[in-house]
Amino acid sequence: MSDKKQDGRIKYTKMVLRDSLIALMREKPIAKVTVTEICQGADINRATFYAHYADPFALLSSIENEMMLDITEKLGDAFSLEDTDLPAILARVFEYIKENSVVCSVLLSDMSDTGFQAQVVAMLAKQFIVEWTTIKSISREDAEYLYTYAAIGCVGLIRKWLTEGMKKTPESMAELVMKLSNRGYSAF
Amino acid sequence: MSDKKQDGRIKYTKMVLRDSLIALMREKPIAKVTVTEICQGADINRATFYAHYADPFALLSSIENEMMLDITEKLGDAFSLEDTDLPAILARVFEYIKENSVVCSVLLSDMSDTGFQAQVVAMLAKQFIVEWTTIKSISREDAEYLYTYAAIGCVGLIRKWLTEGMKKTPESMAELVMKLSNRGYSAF
DNA sequence: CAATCTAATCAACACACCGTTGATTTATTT
DNA sequence: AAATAAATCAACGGTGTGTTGATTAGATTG
Repeated sequence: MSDKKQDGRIKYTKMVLRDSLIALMREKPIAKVTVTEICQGADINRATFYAHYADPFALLSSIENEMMLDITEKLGDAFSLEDTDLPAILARVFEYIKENSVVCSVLLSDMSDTGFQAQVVAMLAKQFIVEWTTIKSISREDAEYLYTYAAIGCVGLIRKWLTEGMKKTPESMAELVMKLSNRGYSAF
Repeated sequence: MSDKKQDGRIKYTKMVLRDSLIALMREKPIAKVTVTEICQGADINRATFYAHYADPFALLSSIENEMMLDITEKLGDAFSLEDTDLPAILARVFEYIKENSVVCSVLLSDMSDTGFQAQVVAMLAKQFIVEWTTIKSISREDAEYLYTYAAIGCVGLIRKWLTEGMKKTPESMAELVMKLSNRGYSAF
């Protein structure tokens, strides 16, 4: 049981480093954030940073991966329901993002890299594939473009939603995505 | 007339710096590219670089802006046609990107920042707005999400198209975008 | 052509951040 | 209380930065 519960000191160190980086990335892009800065903000020795991460990008990656783990974990319930209800899943995703809006805003902003965005797209694409299953009249090639279009468009809406202060409810956003992906412009 | 025709030396310098950066960005993200590297690849003195650009990001920005100027210029014809034919415009955009696929691949890849992508999205969104004009039954808020979704999804398809070696023709890509944006999944 | 700009080169500078090391202090576990 | 593991600290050589002033090479004009 020695590795299951990480040393409290490690947890603390990782937490403050994480918070410090997120705070910095509200002001400047990851590319211009230095290890020195992160450590100053976290009040952590620079050598300690290197004991855990190779560089700021590695720290960012670990934040992204943690979020993805967390979100797929919390979506596990939705998945296990035999009727995989795409609108419901989307609403859950939007809810999760709203609950973690500070971090998600940063991870999906221009200050970040494309890692988190790509992961969310991949996750959503899977859901669209499940929902739409294969149709005869569509080639595999077209199908891939179809999933891609829907998933990327969806993440685009998430970004717009976040930057505008999440005025619409998660449910109405999920509904909007369903309308757009299913029927596009003709839905209006 | 002294500033209209730039000194040939300046043109040369900017060209080789540009080419060097693009070459480097096929291997590594802009964030990890150094001024020193760019200058080595271009066989240009480092001081000369700083005479023109503040840092590699500034150089990248100028490349992005040049491309956008060029593309909107060449699309000028399509715009001036009174009947703004969205499928035709899209096909022109796809054609342009194919002609400049090396640079566009880089500017739209994960190695780049989001600047070029954002500019293309903005340009396309405008076109969708022109095409769709205002409908009564849709709120201004929903309309913005609609344009955003279509434009971002479109750029997503461009990226996928590029990474897969542009097997489909520009025309068929334009058609695909029209189908997806107008009728979504139900178009298939 | 010669004189005059103007751009590019070169060497050198102080500076900041990097990534690592070895020794020390502090916290956690047994 | 002893053993283990993490964080701290100071210091290191190394690399890239951004700027400067002097020099060389190219472009432009009379």
